[in-house]
Amino acid sequence: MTKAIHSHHGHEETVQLTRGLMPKEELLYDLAELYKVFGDSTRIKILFALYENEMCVCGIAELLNMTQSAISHQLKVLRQNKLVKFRREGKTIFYSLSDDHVFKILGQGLEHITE
Amino acid sequence: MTKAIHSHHGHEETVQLTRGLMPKEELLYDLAELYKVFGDSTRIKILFALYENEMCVCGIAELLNMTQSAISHQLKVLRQNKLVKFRREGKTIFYSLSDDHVFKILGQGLEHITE
DNA sequence: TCAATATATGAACAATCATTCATATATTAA
DNA sequence: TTAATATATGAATGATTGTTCATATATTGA
Repeated sequence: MTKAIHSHHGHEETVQLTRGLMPKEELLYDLAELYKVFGDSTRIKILFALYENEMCVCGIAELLNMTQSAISHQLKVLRQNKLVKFRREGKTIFYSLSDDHVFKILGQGLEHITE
Repeated sequence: MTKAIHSHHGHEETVQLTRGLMPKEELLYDLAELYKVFGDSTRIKILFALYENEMCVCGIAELLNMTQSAISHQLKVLRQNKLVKFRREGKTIFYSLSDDHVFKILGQGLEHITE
C-alpha cells in the first residue's frame, strides 16, 4: 500500500503505511499539527455543528453559548487547516465543513473512545 | 447507525453518528482529549515506532534522540489514555501499542494530510 | 547488603494557546 | 455618507503543556 502524496509543505513524497517504515519527520510533524486542531473541545463542537448545518458565525456563537470573537478566532484556525470553507451572503458569512473527510476523522475518534 | 457505548467516564450512553444530533457535551470533550494526545509530534513518533516494534524506554529515547525522562513522561500520557501497554522483563520495560485501532486513527489522519 | 542499570516522577521554566476586550473592516439600508 | 450589523483581528492574560534537572523506585548481579 504505497501512495504518492502532496504534503502540506508542497512537495511530493511516498509514504508507506505498512509496518517497518517510519514516515518522514516532517510528515509526522504535520500529522501532529492536524490532530492538535481537533484537540480542542470548542473546535470539535464547531465541526459537529457544521456537520449538521451550514452556519453563520453568530449562529455558532449562540449555539455554543460563546462570544462571537472566540468563535471567529477558532474558525480562523479551522480555516487555516482547511477543515472548513465559507461563503458570504450579505453581511453574513456561512461556514461549512470543507469535505466529508473531516467528519470521517471525527467518527474514527468517536469509535475509539466508545470502545 | 446507533451504538451503545461506554465513555471514559464510565457510564453508558447512546451516540448517533448521523447528521442531526450533536453528541453530548462530555463526549465531545473526551474526543478532544483523545486528539490532544495525538497532537504532539513526540507522541506521534513514539506511536509509529511502536507500530514497528515493541520497544523499551531507552530504545525509544535513542531512536528519537531524546532524554529517557522526556520519553517516560510522554509514555505516561499514552498509558493514561490506554494507547500503549507494557510488560516488564527484568529491569527493562517494553512498550507496545494497545491495539490496532490506534494505528487506524493515525492512518486516517495521514490520509487526510496526504490528500 | 551494595553497586549498577532501567524507569518513573515532582518541581521549575519556557513556550504555546484559548479567551477576552477593544477596535478594525465590510456590507447593507437609509 | 452615516448608522447599524456581522465578522475579523491584535494585544493582553491566565491556563496548559513539553522538556529538563534532580531524585526516587525497582530489579539484578556480586
